[in-house]
Amino acid sequence: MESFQVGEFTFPLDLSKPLYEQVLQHIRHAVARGDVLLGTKLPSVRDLAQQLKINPNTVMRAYQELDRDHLTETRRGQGTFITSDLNTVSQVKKDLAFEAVQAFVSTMKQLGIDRTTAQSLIKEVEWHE
Amino acid sequence: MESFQVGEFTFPLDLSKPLYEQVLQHIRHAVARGDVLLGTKLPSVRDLAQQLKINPNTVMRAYQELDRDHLTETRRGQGTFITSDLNTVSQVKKDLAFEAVQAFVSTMKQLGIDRTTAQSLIKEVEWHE
DNA sequence: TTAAGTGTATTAGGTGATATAATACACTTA
DNA sequence: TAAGTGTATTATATCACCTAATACACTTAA
Repeated sequence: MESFQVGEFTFPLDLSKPLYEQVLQHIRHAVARGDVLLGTKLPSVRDLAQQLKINPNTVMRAYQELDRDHLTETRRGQGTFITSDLNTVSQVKKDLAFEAVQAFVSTMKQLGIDRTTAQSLIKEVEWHE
Repeated sequence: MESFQVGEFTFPLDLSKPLYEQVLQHIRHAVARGDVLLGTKLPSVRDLAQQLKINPNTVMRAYQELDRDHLTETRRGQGTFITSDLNTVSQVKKDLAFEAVQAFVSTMKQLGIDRTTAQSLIKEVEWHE
């Protein structure tokens, strides 16, 4: 699991998942968490690709998906910027959280574990933030 | 999402994930949930393949992985049987649950959501069992 | 006007996971 | 012996992902 420091971002990349998805998810989560100032300019496609030692097309794919979610805004010739709309950010955060909860609950049900037990399982986990 | 009824099992299969993984997971969860009698004989490789309209090799791959987890026991010339060891079953169930909890907590942390909030999100979800 | 830095598009190729197909072999049971 | 099991092998096809190389369009600042 190689890790890359790029500006304020730390990208842990491995081969267990698609690279574009990891880049995408890392930026998305950083924004949702509020770790990035709204309006911030992301590294250029070529720049990030070079630093992560991956292909520019792969970075572009991640950026385009961020754009589709309106989490970023791309200005041709200028770069790709984090949205300045706080509502969008908090909505995305809600969506991601909801998605995760759904997946978790679904698995618990498949295993025949009830809500109360699931809750207590979570209590047993260390939760350093 | 096509669904196949095979004996006591209902297999919902789609193309979003590998077929062998879906077969594997479905049986694993059914056993963990206690839906299947211990010692039960699974459908033969050829039989299940035909009913699910997939290749025998794909079914075999699923069965072999179940064997590796000791959730099933294969007797050459006889078939593949659910283990009769209750301890193994409950251990697998614990492992799967733990895995799911870890994934959930990890995502929540990545999103900057604290334990209390996460717990309350789960409370908001319908939980028919 | 020009040069450098941006995103974007296109075409080509490589790799690995997944699934299929066809066939053969080995074991168990009736 | 025959039918039903798991197992192994080889070949083929497809798809997602990634890379490579190149060209184009736009923006900004020198």
